[in-house]
Amino acid sequence: MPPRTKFDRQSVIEAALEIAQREGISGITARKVAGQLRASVAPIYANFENIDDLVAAVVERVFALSGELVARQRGDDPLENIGRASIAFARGYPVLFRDLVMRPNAHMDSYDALEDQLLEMMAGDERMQDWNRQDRRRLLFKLRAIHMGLSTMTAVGLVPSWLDEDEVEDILLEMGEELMLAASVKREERSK
Amino acid sequence: MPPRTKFDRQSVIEAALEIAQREGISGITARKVAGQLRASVAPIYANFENIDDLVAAVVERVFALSGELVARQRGDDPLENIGRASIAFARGYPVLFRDLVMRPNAHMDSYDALEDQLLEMMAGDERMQDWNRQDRRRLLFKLRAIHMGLSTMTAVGLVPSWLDEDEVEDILLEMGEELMLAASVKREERSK
DNA sequence: CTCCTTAAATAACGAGTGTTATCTAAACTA
DNA sequence: TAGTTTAGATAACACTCGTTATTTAAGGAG
Repeated sequence: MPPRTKFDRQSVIEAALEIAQREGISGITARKVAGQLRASVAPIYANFENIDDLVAAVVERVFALSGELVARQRGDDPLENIGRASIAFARGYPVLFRDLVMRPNAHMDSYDALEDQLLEMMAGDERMQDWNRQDRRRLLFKLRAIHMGLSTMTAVGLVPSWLDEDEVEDILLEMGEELMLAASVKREERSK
Repeated sequence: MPPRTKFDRQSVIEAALEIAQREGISGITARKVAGQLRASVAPIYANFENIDDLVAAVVERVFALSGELVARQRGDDPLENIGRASIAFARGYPVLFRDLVMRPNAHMDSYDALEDQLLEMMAGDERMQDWNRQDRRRLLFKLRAIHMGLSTMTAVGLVPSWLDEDEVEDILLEMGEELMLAASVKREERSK
């Protein structure tokens, strides 16, 4: 029988994730992961085909973390939950946020399906009863831009010192409501 | 006398910039720059102390390009000009935008001085006559978040196909105006 | 106790990195 | 024309990278 296994797939992923959080995805190298594990590179190649394979597993893990952050939100509004989770992710994993969110990647394609769901949901909102689909889509894009902007500024450290961490999320909601308010005012103007 | 100089400081910077536009700042290597120049690595080390020195010069050049983009805007409103230039930069140099803007860097510190100027300018706006400095600062932050969000989405390729390039800039202005509108409506409500 | 299996360690490979000592030859002066 | 200066080319160095052939030794089976 062989000696007992000390390093399984999961422990290698965790070690690589540690490095990715500090140095970014491209900071993952066989020797650095081995060092983090306090082992040689052997356990890495025992559990993964090659380094790209490990990196893919780490990326998958990160998106799972991000998904957990969304699921953990307890608000009624899915849009609000996504926005809050996004900012929380940017705050907790700024390096990974830059590496994965601010970069064209396959996971973003799945947004198209999500967009349809969100548009359906918006159609049910009483404040948007008489809006057409194009109006809702345009608002959704604006909301997305806001949440991307606040998340990015959070990840990059551009949130000014006079703003508390939690206040950033307040501003996210505040801006969303202000856009809704402006839209309804404009509608009234137009129907006059 | 020596043979005539074929590669000056500027030509090396331009070659490195070409590579940075395609592969990002970290794509700049001595041999790749030499290949772009159709030369050896010698001219690089004749003009620069080391590679970091060259990279610093390239970064400086990129921020100069970004500054030119702002200066080229012909609108009355400085905020609008900055926003439009930022989106134009994100569209023209998406890789560099990710490498330099979406990353903590020294150039961002100079924003503090700019912020003061912008707040002064906003104080002159008739629509904000009765606002206090904190109100203006909060609005400025929101406008900045919007412009960061739209620029980021542009650089990352998250602008949906139903939105024209120019329309992104339209939305930038539209959102700014909607925030102003909402703010004035809220003020009226409060003073009632 | 001996032997077998195999997880982990080691060390080497080729490729790519920054950097530099050395060489080549261009383009002037005398 | 011969000599001098020096820009640019070349090739080597030490390093890191991914990857793998080989070795070591743990931990049970007989």
